[in-house]
Amino acid sequence: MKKTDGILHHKGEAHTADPMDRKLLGQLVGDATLSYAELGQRVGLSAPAAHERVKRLRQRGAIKSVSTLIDPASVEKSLLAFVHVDTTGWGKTPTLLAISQYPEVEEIHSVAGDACMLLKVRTNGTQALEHLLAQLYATPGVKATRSYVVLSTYLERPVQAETTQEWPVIDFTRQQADAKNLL
Amino acid sequence: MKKTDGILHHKGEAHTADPMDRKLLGQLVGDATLSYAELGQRVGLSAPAAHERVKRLRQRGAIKSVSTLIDPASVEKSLLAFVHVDTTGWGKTPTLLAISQYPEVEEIHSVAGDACMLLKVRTNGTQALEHLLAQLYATPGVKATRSYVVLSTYLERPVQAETTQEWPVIDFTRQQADAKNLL
DNA sequence: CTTGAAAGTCCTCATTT
DNA sequence: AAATGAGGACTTTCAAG
Repeated sequence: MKKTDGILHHKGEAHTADPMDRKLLGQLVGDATLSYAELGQRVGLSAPAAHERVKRLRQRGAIKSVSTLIDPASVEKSLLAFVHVDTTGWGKTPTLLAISQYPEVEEIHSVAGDACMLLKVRTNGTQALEHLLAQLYATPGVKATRSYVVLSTYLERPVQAETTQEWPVIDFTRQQADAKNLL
Repeated sequence: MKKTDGILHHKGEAHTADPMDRKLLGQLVGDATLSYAELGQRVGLSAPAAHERVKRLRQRGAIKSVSTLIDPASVEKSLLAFVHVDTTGWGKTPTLLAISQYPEVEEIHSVAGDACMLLKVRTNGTQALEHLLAQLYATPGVKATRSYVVLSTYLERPVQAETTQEWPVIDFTRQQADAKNLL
């Protein structure tokens, strides 16, 4: 091993992708069917080089899976809802996690705020949602739920590789000046 | 054009996938890198037959895209949050939709309930979230926001092809009987 | 990391049931 | 609508610079 050739010299810390890796990930998130030839061309790399980097990204776990994104309507899941779940005690309840068995449940998070758990569920109509809620209420420790039914979705996409680098710098000095002027 | 080769002969109605299509979609959601040979084998079809059906699923729009799912940590998006946005008037505000420009914003829905809009955002830390919220507040018509910061994620997956067929039948008769016994 | 080439696999077509 | 079999295109992957 002559040079530092870049695999886990950083003692177990979570690897963050370098700029070239991000370009690769960005392309692959947009279209995972790209050949390594075209992928490499888009980011300015040869096919073997692109392949090598992608292979490493897979090994590191940066690439979790390659999935087909389907239209919910085609599988009769017209109703999308976010469900806030209040639990007694601490929501570590493994019983609650059992609802991940239902393919209608897409996300389960524990959140800070006035809800303990947050679920994203997609069902075939309101009746199926009701049954899901019934399951929740039947779960020990579930105190209450609040459902937010989605009327229309304007954007829904997987985790993007891009990051906003330069957030607008808020000029507090100026704002304070403005505030003084308002007094 | 000899035969009906399958583009929109069904007058615009929303196609729902038949059982075989659902099996195909189920496999492809789990792993989009399957060859048609293996895909067909898993669902009990030959490779060309599988290909034919998948091609039709693409044409119908049942398959929206094939995407690489990446680990948020690898691209420095450690913070996940759901943001409820209250808007004055009706939240049709195209101005609000402009925030879809930020790759940190993954979902935008209009919802029923006490929030008008619901956002799913994934940022690099709290400061980036703050900047995003600042953008929201700078948007005309945005009255208030409530953020639910995710502490840990137990489940997060794309739209599943499977549907729970037989929801537990709630025996209200029995429950009413039980209720009477409790009186 | 790039170029070039070989090996392997997959897609796709036509034919048949 | 689906299965079989063969042709051809493509990709992956190795080697060398």
